[in-house]
Amino acid sequence: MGRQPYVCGLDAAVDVIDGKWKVLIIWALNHQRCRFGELRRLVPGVTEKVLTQQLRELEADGIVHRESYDVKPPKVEYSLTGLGDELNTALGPLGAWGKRRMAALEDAEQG
Amino acid sequence: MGRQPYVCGLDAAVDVIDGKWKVLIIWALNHQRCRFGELRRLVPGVTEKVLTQQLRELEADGIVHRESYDVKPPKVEYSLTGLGDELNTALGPLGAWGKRRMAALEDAEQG
DNA sequence: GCAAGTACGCACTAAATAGTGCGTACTTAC
DNA sequence: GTAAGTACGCACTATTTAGTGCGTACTTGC
Repeated sequence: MGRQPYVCGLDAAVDVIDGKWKVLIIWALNHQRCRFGELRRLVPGVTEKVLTQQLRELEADGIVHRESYDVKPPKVEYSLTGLGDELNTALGPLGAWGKRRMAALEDAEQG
Repeated sequence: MGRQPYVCGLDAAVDVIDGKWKVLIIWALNHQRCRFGELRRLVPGVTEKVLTQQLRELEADGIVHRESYDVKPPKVEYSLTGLGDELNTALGPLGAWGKRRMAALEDAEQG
């Protein structure tokens, strides 16, 4: 959001990812389409305001899709778009690297 | 830096990447080892203070190596560590995704 | 001897981002 | 009828992060 022009592709990708909870949101949505409340439970620690905010930004960037059903207790479902899926795939290796780092940190702590 | 405990690997990775200029720094160091001044020129827009800061954090996270030579006009060289190299590789797909996004954005602008 | 380059540090300010607390209109469960 | 859940919005504050401006100790080039 708004850091254009980008110096390189990484720059453009990080811009979309940027936000304290966005990768967690994307990760959660990879497994299943979710309602707002579910998402809040899947991303421990977010406040409702910030979750809404980040979802709006991800929506504007074409990463998530928002489907609103006009029923009496409101119902909204969030899911990844095609672009979002691709992003998730591109994040795979990064996640694997992070896992190795986590393991290394734990070893260092206990060792 | 400091957001532990992590929910998943992605979380742990993003923590290291997080900072307005870090991916650009890592990207610059991928091509060559650099002196402080070179890095400043390669990362257009950073101030010296912030560049120093982010380099220190990347160093603490084991991503970059700092080699200081004790000569009269000071000389310091920064390079990626093995971990840093791996991170860079893991960032490859993300960069590719971002490039596609950049292209799409340009098309939309001109189209 | 004066400016510029070397690689920063420090005190302070500005900007960006996230969090708090409360309100909505309605429904189901107890 | 009271609490809890649905999916937010709004005004405000706090926290985090980045930027500004200046100083250092020394050397080379003009």
